[in-house]
Amino acid sequence: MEIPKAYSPKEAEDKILALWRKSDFANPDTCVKKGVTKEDAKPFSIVLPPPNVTGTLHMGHAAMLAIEDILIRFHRMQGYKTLWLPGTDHAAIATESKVEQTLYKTEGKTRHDLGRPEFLERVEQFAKESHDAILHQIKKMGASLDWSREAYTLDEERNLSVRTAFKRMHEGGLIYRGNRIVNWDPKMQTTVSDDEIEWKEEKASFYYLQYGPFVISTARPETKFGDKYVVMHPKDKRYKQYTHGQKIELEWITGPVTATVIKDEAIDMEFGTGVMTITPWHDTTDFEIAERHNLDKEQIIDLKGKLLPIAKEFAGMHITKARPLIIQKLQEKGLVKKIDENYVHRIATNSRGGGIIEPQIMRQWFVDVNKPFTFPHAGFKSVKKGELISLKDLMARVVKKKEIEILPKRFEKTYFHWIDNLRDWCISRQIWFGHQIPVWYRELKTEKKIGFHENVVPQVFAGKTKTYRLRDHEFEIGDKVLFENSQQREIFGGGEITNIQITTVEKIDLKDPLHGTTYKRQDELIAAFKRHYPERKVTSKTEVFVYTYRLIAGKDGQELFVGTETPKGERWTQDTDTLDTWFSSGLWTFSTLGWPEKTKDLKTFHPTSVLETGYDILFFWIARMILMTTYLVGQVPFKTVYLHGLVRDDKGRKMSKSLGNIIDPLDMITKYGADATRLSLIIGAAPGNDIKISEDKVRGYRNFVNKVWNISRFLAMNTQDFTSKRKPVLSASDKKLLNDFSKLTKEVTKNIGFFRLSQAAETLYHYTWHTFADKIIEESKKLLENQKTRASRQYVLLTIFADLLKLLHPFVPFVTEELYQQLPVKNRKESLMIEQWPV
RNA sequence: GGGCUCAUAGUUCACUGGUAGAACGCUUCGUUGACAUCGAAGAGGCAGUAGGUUCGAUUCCUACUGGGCCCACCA
Repeated sequence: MEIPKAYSPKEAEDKILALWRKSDFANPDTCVKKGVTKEDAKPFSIVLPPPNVTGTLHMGHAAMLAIEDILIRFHRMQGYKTLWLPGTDHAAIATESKVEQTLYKTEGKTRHDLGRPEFLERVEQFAKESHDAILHQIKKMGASLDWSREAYTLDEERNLSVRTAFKRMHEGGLIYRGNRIVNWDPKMQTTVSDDEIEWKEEKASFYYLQYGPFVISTARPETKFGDKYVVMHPKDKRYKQYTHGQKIELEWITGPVTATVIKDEAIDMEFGTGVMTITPWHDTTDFEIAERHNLDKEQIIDLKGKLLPIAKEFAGMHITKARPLIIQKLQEKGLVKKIDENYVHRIATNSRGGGIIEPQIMRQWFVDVNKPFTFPHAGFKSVKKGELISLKDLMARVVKKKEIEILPKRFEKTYFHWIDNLRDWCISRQIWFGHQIPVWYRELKTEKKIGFHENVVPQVFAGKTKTYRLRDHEFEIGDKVLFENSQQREIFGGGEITNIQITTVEKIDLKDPLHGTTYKRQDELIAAFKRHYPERKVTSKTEVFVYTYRLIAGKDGQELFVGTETPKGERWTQDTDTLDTWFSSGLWTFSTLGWPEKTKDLKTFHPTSVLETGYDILFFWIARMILMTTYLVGQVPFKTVYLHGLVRDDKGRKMSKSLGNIIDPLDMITKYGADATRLSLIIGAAPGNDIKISEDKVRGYRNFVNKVWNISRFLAMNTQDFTSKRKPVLSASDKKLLNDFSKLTKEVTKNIGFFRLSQAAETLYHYTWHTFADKIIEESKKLLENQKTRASRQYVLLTIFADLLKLLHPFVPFVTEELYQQLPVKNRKESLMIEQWPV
């Protein structure tokens, strides 16, 4: 048979893809069934970071697919029970935003014009088409994923996982509904998480305003209407004549106000005049100051960005329009002291295609990351069952104790730093596309009390009187106490508690939630308590009470139900909000394996072996997976995190439409083949470092692939007469070649094992081209002419090449498979991908 | 403001406590039977600057300079 002079990836790749699809060795069950993998083989599993259904495959995806496929093929060939599980992400806010934009452009309609059901239908339609396109692209890369297990964050099974997760975290008191300051996007009309905010710098005017005896400064005068607190640092000598709580009458934007002096250490004395007024409703720092001092909070701007009646004559105006008018008025009143025109203002924008963020205090659902809870799972290395720990500490601990290894190591620092700054995670969104929050409400018709939520929380009260104080509230044992929502949260760490029953320790089971131990005596409990709350003063006279609290009804006289299915009974309506897309992504390693069912897959493949992704989603995704998985499953989601860099153009710039420097992986595959595309993303890429890529680079590796092809061609032409029946007597130099190759094998194996894929690929590249082709084959030309040395040399060439194909296979699966199928080896298997890795 | 990271050949990047490596590019020559998607030979680096540790530093440490990235509530 005539072998073409050059390798043609186009023809070969489709043929090989068909072969792989048919043989189905990406499915570990098939491998076991066909005797490729032992039933009790060690598992090796990776879940594919699910690409967004909105997108098309870009070079970043291609790099991810190449890296993971190498790891997967390598382990499969080594005999592991190997699973690489594919799926896609609905990417709630990004997808919805995209569809909304298209809808507006083509039909001039908003989602509200269509209504929820019809709008969602459109989104699903779009997602479906996009999904098919991206799947096609993934397959083209040669990714040996097990498509029989494909998952989608929004399919029925994942939906159940999400609802179950929500329910369990709520039961555990780690999900609560509360009024807190959140990032509100007035354009998309939804909240946005802290991590999805993109800060942009903008030149703005900076105003110095006379506020009674003080000069305050602001870039946002439109928020200043409600300012009735003036804050300064307690140690600021310039203002020592003012005392905390002092009232000052002054003239302000729309008339006289009474200002109250507040001393707080959050103030930077160096900045401006060292005095500021606060707007707790629309600024995070201000909110926290107000919380500390129990100050009033007042909304100034509505959810559409318009001023509320508090702004008097400016009410109803959009803030951007009102700003110059407010300044004009202040100028007329002589309250503007100075305007700095060169101020650089940092504005928060919604990175998922939304508008400028306006902080608002809103009632939303949150994950409580600080509340200590009793760890419910046994068999976990770094946390004991019954141990009291917060989600935040849990996340830090599993990495600190090396249950999860992050590569490259430097990202561990970044990870810890992020955790230190972590606040409660707002998980509710007001968009429509996503998992609707599994909470149902209904009005209470009677005062019927419904048990909903029980928990046990230890609390220390000093003193012996029968009345106890909690914050500003007094109550006695057995009292039913109604708390303001924002206050009780700190004490109980979540939930919507309207009714509290206090019981002394003697009256209930003395189960110490600190350690899950039951204490018979109060002093034992106190001792345990002291260990966990060293900052609280506990003396021998302190009484420790454990009280139970029970939610009788939701706050607004509503009954509330949290569960995986619509509750029985009438008049229930489901919460209209949807969950942050990362909530479902956080479950990905186990929701894809069938959780909450106790499936065989879950048992076999979880924790997964490696999580491989770009470092840009360390916080969004990896951190959240660790949070959700440790709590819900009691396992780490993965043992190793391998982070690759971002793919950039040859000048190191991000690829973007506006720069016109996007290299489409599919184009590269069409032009140079998938193998070359893969290699170009592997070689020269150190873990965690950005990868620069250019068409030239891909072209270079196409040449390499062709080189491999021609080596095989040479062998085919020169070994036709070789009979593999008997091993010939080998010359010393031939033995040495085999020995050298064995060293190479060890080196490559070691490097892949340590995730040094670039190193492994380079070594192979170099050996294949400059040793095997340039040296060994060149010298073989003579040896093959000599009948004395011919057989030995043929044997050596074929033996090395057969194994070389195996070593190369994870990196360049197509050409190696194609050549393997042509190779005259004995016992050829159905596919190279199930050949045994050389040792 | 805090943190991380990079600086090595024209370019992109590795390895390494012992007087520097690869790929691409470049130069010259060669090659019509494995491959021009090729081969051989070659040019090209005071390893950002200044110190320190060391018998010895490109490698370890410190400072500086200049890039890049991430985080942060300076109103």
